Amino acid sequence: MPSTTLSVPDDRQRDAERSQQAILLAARDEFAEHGLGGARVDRIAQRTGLNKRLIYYYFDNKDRLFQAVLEQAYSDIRAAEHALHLEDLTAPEALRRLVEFTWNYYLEHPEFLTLLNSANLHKARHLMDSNRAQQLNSPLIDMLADILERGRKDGNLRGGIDPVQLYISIAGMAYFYLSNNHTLGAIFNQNLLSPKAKQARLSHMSDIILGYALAES
Amino acid sequence: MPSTTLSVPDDRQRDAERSQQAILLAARDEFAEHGLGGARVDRIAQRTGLNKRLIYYYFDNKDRLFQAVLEQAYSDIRAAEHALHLEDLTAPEALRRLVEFTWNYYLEHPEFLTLLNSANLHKARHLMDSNRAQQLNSPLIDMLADILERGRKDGNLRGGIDPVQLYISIAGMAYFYLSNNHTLGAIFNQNLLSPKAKQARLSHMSDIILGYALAES
Amino acid sequence: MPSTTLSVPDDRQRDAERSQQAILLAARDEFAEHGLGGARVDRIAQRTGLNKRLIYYYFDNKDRLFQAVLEQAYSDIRAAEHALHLEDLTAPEALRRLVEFTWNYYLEHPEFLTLLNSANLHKARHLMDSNRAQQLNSPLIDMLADILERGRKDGNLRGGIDPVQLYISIAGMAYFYLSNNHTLGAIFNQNLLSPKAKQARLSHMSDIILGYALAES
Amino acid sequence: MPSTTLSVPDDRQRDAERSQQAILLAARDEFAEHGLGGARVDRIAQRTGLNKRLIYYYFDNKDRLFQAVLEQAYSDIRAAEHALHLEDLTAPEALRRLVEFTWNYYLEHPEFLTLLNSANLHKARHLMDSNRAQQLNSPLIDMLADILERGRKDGNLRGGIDPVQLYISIAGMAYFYLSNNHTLGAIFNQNLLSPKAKQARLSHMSDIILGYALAES
DNA sequence: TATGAATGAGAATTCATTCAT
DNA sequence: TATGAATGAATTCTCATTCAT
Repeated sequence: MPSTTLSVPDDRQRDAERSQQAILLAARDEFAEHGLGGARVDRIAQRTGLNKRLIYYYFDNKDRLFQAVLEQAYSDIRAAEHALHLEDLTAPEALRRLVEFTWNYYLEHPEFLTLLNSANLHKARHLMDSNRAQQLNSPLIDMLADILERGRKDGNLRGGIDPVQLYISIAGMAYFYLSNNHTLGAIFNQNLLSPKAKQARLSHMSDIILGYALAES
Repeated sequence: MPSTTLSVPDDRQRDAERSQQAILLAARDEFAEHGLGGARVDRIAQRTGLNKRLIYYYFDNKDRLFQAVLEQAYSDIRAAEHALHLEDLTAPEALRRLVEFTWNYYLEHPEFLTLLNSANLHKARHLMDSNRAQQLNSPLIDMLADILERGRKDGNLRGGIDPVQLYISIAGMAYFYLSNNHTLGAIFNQNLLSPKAKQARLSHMSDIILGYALAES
Repeated sequence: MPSTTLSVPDDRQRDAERSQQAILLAARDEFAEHGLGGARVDRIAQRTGLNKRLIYYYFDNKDRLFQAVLEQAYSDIRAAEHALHLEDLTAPEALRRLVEFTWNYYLEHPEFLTLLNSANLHKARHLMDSNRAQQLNSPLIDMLADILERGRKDGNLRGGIDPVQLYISIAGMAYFYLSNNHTLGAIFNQNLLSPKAKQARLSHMSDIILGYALAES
Repeated sequence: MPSTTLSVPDDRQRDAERSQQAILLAARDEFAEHGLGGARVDRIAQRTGLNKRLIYYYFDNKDRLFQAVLEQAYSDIRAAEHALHLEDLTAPEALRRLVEFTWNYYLEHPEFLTLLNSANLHKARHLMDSNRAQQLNSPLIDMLADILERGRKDGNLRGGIDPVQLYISIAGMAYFYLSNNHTLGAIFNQNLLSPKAKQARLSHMSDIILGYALAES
C-alpha cells in the first residue's frame, strides 16, 4: 500500500501538474497584457481551455494567482541569472555580459516588465505575502559585487562602486526603454524596436556602464 | 465702471472650470493609485464630492477621462521643463541640473510614474488618440541636443552623444528606482526612500551621466 | 398700456410659439423613430438646437410631451380628412378616393404609424388623458356612413355595410403593409416600397374594397 | 438495466434548458408589454425568479435576447400554420379557414402583435441579424398560392389573385383591429373586444375576403 | 424666455466567486 | 480532477429631471 506515489506520479497527478502549469502560463499572459485590475478570470480560463472553476481549485483567488505568477516570473529570471557564469570572464567582460544579459532578458520577456509594473502598482504586496521569498533574492547582486571587487583588485575597474546602485542603473536603462516604449515612441515619433534601434540602445548602455566602471588609465 | 467683465469670468464659468479641475485631480490620483483597470469612477466622484454623473457630463467615459489626465500630466511636466533655463549654465552644469531636475520631478510627482506605466500597459493608445499631441513633445530633447553641442564646442563634453539615448538613460535610472521601489525594496530588504538613500541615488546618477559625458582631460 | 397683446403678438410671444413648434416637431420625429421608451429628451433638445430645460418649461415631462405630439398628429390627419370633400363625388368614386387618401396619407406620414403603435403599446393612456379628445373623433366615419347610405340609395353600393368595420379594414390593409414593411420585406425578401410595389398595393386594396362594396349588377 | 441515459437528459441539461425557456418566456412578455426600449432586464429576471446574471450568461445582451424572443415567436406561429392542413378543404373553405386562423391566432397571441411592432420600429434589424432566418419564411404563402390555383382550376375562385397581397390584406385587417384596439376604442368610444364585437369583426373579414376571391357566378 | 450645471435613481452589463454534481 | 450552472455585489454608464441664474 505504500508509496511509490511520490517518485512515480500517476496520470492524474501528471494532469494536475499540467493543468496548473497551463493556468499559470495563461494567467501570466493575461496579467501582463491587462494588469491585475484589467485581467479577467474568464479570459484566463478561455486561454487554457480549462474550466474556470479549476483556477479557484488550484489558486484560491485572483490575487493568489497573481502572486503565483509573480513567483514563477522571479523564479524564471533567477534561473537565467544562475546560468550566466560570469566568474569565468574578466571583470570588464563580465560587466559587459551582464548588461547584455539584462537587455536581452527584458527584450525576450516583455511580460516580465509589465508584471513587475503591476506588482509595484500594488506596492509589492503580493511579493511580501509570498513565502517563496527566497527566490526573490537575486544572486546577481553578489555576483556583481564579486566582479567589482575582482576588477578593483586587478586594476581594470575603478573602486568604490556600489553594486546595488549599478545594478539598478543597468536594469533601469533597459527597463525604461522597453517598458515605456509605447509612450516614448509616440513622443519621439520613431520605432524604438527596430533591429537597428535595439542594437543602438545596447551599445549606448554598454558605453555608459563601462565608461563609468572602467579604471582610468 | 464697466468692463472688467472680460477678465472676471462669471460664477457659472468658474464653477464649470472648477468642477472639471476637481475631477481631473481626483481622477489623476485614483488612476495613479489603482491603474486604469483598477480605478473606480465611483471613488473618483467621492474624492471630488461631486456627482458621478458630472464626470460623464464633462469627460464622456472612463477612457477619455484617463486620456485627459494623461494630457494634463504631460502638460504639467512640460511646463516644469520650460522653466528650467539650462541655457544660462555651462554644458556640464546644465547636464547635472537636468539629472537633478528629472530625479526631483519624479520624486515629487510619483503619480506621474504610475500614470505612464498605465499608459504603456495600454500601448499608449490614449496618447495616440489625443489631439493635444503637441504637448507630448518634450523640449528637453532639443535643449539637451543644444547642451551637448555647446559642450562639444567648448571642449568640456565629449562629442557623438545621442541626446535621445542620453535622455532615456537619465530618465530610466531615476524612473526604475522610484517606480519599482516596492519590489526592489522587497528584494534588497532595504528602504530606498530614506533621505540618505535618495541622496545616494542622485549622486550615483550624476556620477554615471557626467562620467560618461565629460570630455577626457 | 393695454391689450393689443392678444391680437398682435410681440416678438417674445412669437419666439415662444416658434420654440414650442420646434420642440413638437423634433419630439414627433424622435418618438416616431425610437418609440416612447427609446426616445431621449436630450436628443429632442439637440434636434431643436434649444436647451433641454425649455422642453420641461413648455411640456412638463416626457409623457406630456408625447401626449402633445399625439394630439398634434391627430389634429393633422383630421385636417387632411376635412379637406377631402367626398360629398362631391358619386359613392363608388368617393370610396375609391377614400382608399387612395388613406394609403397616401400613411405613405407620406410614416411617423404617424409608429406614433400610433407607441400609443397603443401604452394602451392609449396618453389619448385618454388628453382633454383635446374631440380632435380624435374622425369625421371620416360619418362621411363614410353618408357615402354608404348614399350609394345604397343610388343603387350603386350594396346595403348593410358597417362603416366602422369598413374603415378599419381600409386602414388596416394600408397600415399593416407600411408599418410592418420591414419584417414583411425580410420574410418575402422583396422591396415593398418600390414604386411598382406601392402601385400594386393600392390597386389591390381598391379592388378588394370596391369588389366588396359595389352592388352586384 | 442500463442505457435509457440517452433519452433521459440529466438534471444539469434539463435545468439549463428550463432556465433558458423561462427567460425566453418572461422576456417575451416583458418586451410585448413595454417594447424593446421600455423593457427592463431586471423585471425579466424577477419574472423568472432567476438571477439577472443568468440572462447575460445565456443571451449576451438585451438585443440578442429580443432577437431570441422574436425567433421563438416566429417559430411558434410557423408551427401553428403547419398544423392547418388546408389542403383537405375546398378552396373557398380553405380561404375562410385561413381568415379564421389568422384572426384567432392574433387574438390568442396578443404579444405577437406588439413584438412585431417593436421589431418593425427597429427596422427588422433583429430578424436580419438572425441566422435562424429560415423560420421566418411562412409556408402560408405557398399554401395560399396552392389554394388560389386550386380554386381557379375548380372554377370556384376567381383567377389573377396575388397570394402575397391577399395574405397581407387578411393579416392587416385582423392585425390593425387588434393591435390598435386601444386607440380605436378611444376614438369610437366602444369596446372592440366584447365577444359580440369580435364575432362581428371575423364575419366582416370573411365577407370581404371571400367576396373578393369567390368566382362570380 | 432661455441656459449651462448638476443630480438621484436607475439600467445594462461585468466580474469574481460558489454550487452541485 | 473536472465542469456547466448559478449568483451577489459591483461597475460603468444613462436618463429624466431640477437648480441657479
